[in-house]
Amino acid sequence: MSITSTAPKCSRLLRLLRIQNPNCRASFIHLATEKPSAHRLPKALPSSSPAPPPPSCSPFIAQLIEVLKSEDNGSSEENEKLVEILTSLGIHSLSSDQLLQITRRLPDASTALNFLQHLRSNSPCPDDDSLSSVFEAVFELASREPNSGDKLMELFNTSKQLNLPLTVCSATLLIRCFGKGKMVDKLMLVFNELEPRKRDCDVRNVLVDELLRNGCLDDALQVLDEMLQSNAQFPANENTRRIVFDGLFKGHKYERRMSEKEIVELVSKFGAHGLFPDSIRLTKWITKFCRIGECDSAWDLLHVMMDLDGPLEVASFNALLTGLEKNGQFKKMNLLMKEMKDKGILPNVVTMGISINHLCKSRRVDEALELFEKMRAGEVGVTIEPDVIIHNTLIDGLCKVGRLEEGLALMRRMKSENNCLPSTATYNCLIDGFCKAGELEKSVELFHEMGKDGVQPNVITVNSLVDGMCKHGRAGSALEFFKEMKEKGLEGNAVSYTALIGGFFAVNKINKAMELFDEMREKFTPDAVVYYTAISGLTLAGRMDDAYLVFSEMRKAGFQPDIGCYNVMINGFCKTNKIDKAHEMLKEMTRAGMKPDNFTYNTLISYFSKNGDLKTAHKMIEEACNPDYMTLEILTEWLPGVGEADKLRKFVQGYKISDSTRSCYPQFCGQSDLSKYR
DNA sequence: GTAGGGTTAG
Repeated sequence: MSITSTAPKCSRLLRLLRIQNPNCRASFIHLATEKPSAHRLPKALPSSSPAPPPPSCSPFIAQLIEVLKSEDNGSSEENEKLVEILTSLGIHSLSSDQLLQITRRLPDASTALNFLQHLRSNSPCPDDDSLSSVFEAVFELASREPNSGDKLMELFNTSKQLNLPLTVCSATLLIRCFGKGKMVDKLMLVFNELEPRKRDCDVRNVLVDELLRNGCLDDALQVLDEMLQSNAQFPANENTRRIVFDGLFKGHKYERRMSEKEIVELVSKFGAHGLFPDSIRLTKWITKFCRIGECDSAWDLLHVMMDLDGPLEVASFNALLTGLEKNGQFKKMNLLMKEMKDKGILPNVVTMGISINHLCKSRRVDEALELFEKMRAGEVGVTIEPDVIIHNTLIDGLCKVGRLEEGLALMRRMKSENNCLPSTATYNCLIDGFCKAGELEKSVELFHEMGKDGVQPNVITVNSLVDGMCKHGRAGSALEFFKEMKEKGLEGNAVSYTALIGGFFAVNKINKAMELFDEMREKFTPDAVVYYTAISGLTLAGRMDDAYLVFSEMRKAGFQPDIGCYNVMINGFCKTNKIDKAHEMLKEMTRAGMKPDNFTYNTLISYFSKNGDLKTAHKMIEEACNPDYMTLEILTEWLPGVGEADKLRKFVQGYKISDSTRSCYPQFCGQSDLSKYR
């Protein structure tokens, strides 16, 4: 697009003069009285949209368009004539806003640019402000044309060459368009080109918005930093708040991750200007922070809000309480509860749910029950009716500590009070509780009761019952029940199969277990637990070749065996005197970055001791740094020569296997008999 | 599209 010397061909000028009539002036007045926008918004449109037809043209505009459109390289004489006409029309006395309005009505950017050229190449030339306004309309028109990005860039350079300062609207439009067109490196360029006094809040907001959308976090933060200073000339406003807090949560892909600390810092700076994230945004942040283990930042965030008296609702506190509970920060939970109270924020049913759940999971069921009664009686600052979740939490808590009858009674109370009926989960808690206690009949009874109540069982109901039967030696009944449910349309899942497979292994029906394992593989993608169940079942049955096959398959399926799995294999190979294979496993697990633990060493120590290879056994003992109860028992049993047996026994009495060790090898730990090692 | 407890199974 050239701006040089395109003087109009004036073949039609005479016609223009001829058709000119006094109404033209009136049209001008009409134009000029169009509502002058105190705050004009650029009307950038996607370049794909067709140029809108010019608004109902006044005769003057129609004529102007005609002249400008029909031009090509004409003589300067013709040009002068046009200028003469423009002058006679009073165009040089128009305000910049009026010029803008006129230019907007031209059909395209190129025509408008020619208009601009005419205006500036003749005297008297409108002042820079007026020309800038005309250029603003040129930008607007270009933004609606195809390939607007490149065109705008070209026009931007042109305006620089002409030394025409950008208007705020031009800059805003350019920033928007370059942002949409992903011309990231142009955003700051435009902003910096704008005179400092014109870099107002609105243009900054658009800039920040586009920078964030385009991932330029650091540039955005730098612009924001200026707006958030206490003496900022153009301080952040409500729009800035919305753009930034929405933008940051949408998770545009930034050039780098914004740390939680930075977010807290930003919220704090906004807060100093009385601008805060809304309660929902805040709560989402707190939840997110807690989920990624950034509880401390979540805490800081909420406290920044509290310190600056930002708007706060109970949900944000609930989110943080949940995070603290999951991270075991119970003291902070209490502190936060107290702060809530001081701030006058009342707990709701969710807050109570968190507290009751916490107490139940800590097995402090009596305190949970006490709180339950308190909330109903309005002794927590407000009366709160417990909902089904709170009931379920309590019932589960009671069942988990073996207070099955009390759990059952609470369920009966729900039914009789009739305002909060038992759900599937309610029955599931009870059924699982009775199953684990071996009261299978009671569980089945409850299962029928839920049917009568019209409460639908789900896969968890089925799995609790199947698992209960399997764990109590009734794998056959479990399978029957499982099939029956399937016929009724309640399909099991991999968990059901895991229970059944384990159940059949436990009653030594190895083939049936493996048959189910194969059946399961056809329907579901096996997970690590079901592989582990099959591996340990086959190992206990002494079928190490099969166990190794499943072990290999598990690895092929992409599961990295954990140390427990390796230990089972090593143990199985030792038991079947395949020490080479055991060594192979040991090497492999070390290669995979796992250190042999007590269980591994105990297995090996036991093997070598039993086989009279005391030298290797010694080596193992030295390598194992933390002898535990089991190590000492093995030593006592097999190596009386290592130390004095009595001394050892005394030492042993002070030992307990840690919970974590126990949970790693449920089928081997928690018992002190050595049979498993032999 | 409106957060926050959450319940239960290997």
